[in-house]
Amino acid sequence: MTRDVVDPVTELWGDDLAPVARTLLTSAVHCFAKRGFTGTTTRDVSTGAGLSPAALYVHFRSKEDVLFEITRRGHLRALEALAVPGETARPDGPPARLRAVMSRFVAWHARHHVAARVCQYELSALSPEHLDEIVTIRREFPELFRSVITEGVDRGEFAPVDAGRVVRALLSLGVDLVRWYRPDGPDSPEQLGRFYADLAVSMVSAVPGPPAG
Amino acid sequence: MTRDVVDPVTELWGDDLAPVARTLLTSAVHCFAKRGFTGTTTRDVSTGAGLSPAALYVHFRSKEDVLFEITRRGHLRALEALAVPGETARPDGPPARLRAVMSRFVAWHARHHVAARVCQYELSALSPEHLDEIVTIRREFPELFRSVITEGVDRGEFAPVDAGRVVRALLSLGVDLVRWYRPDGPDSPEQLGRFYADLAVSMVSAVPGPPAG
DNA sequence: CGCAGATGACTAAGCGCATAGTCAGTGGGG
DNA sequence: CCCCACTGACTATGCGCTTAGTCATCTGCG
Repeated sequence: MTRDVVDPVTELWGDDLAPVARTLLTSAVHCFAKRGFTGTTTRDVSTGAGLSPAALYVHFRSKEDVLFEITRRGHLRALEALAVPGETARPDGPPARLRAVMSRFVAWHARHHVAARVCQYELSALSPEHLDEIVTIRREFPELFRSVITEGVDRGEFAPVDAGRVVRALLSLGVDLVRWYRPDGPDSPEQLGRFYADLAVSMVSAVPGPPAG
Repeated sequence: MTRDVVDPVTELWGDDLAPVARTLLTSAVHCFAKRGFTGTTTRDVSTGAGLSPAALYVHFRSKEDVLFEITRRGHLRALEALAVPGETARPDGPPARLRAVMSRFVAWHARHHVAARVCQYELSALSPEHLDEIVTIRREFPELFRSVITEGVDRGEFAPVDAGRVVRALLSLGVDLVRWYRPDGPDSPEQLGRFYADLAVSMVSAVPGPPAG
């Protein structure tokens, strides 16, 4: 259980990218996360990767293209983390599935909080076409949560909650931690995932006590 | 129940500011919310207020000073919204107080989602001294939630939850909605406040079912 | 009341600088 | 010896902020 010594950002890139391109993307993630897209210069990104300012344009068409590659690959990786292979059979019921999805969603965002910050907060800097492509990927996340919630409600295992609003709340919890999560804090990504999975279950359970005011 | 026709941003400024200064701040809020602090030019702010580029420097020392005034006044207004006058007596128990605090926190962030976006996402653009001042104000929010939660736990009216983690989750729910809330959506700020107050209560209630995995 | 002088909000113009992106050239591995 | 990833030097543009100056409105004195 030693704390990580490798940069989680480097785990996001695949073999299809040249090593130098991966270094540039990693540098860009850290720059964009710290100063934002518009607050980052192309020199920051290049020199952060140990290269000259012009080297960025060998591998990417523009600064915006760098952001697009980061957000595209980041979103796809996050989706992969939710749809773990060998789980297509859905052996468990809605409560277990809700726990699994929520804890994975939260743990991924905690582990990759730096890259996720870029993926969540810098979307408005994308070109309309690129933004469209990202939004299409993003639609999968509420869809996945919604299917779990509605199944649980339909089978009577969850209280008759408003699925749309609960899904938004669950996504909010996972997304917002990229704003405050720090790896040197008290919780590991997995611990935080388990805690938020508990919260998710309590949110779809019948509440004792007085009716809603 | 007609939808608002006035800009909620204009409600944030007091009489201590010259009318033109208020117009500039309002313009700046919209610019910063849309393009971020670094993505906004001083010209955007001034011309958005119907003034020449230099007019900004008649009322503010710098672009960063504009951001500071926005965040300072925004945070103070949000605090006011939680500590409503005439409630110092605390007549009700922890569940009612939790409902009241959470619903007000959420409703304020929904109504002022544009200004709140600036207050939440642009803090890193502040100077260290200004940031310090804002952070001092910000500490009040978790403090207020924490007192409600611990009182409820101590009196046995809430389940024995981890107050620190629950408080963070509650704040996350309120803060993150500034990222996605739109006034033309299905929920009014008050409706959303009531829904999230229900969620808050369910989060501090004992959960039936299997133990945490 | 009248009017010169002071006041201060606002503007036109622009300075110095940093930015994103370009391109001819270089040098080291295959 | 060629190729191409990479560099140094460059350009056009746009930035935050300053400066010098305009003008409507006050202030006080005769």
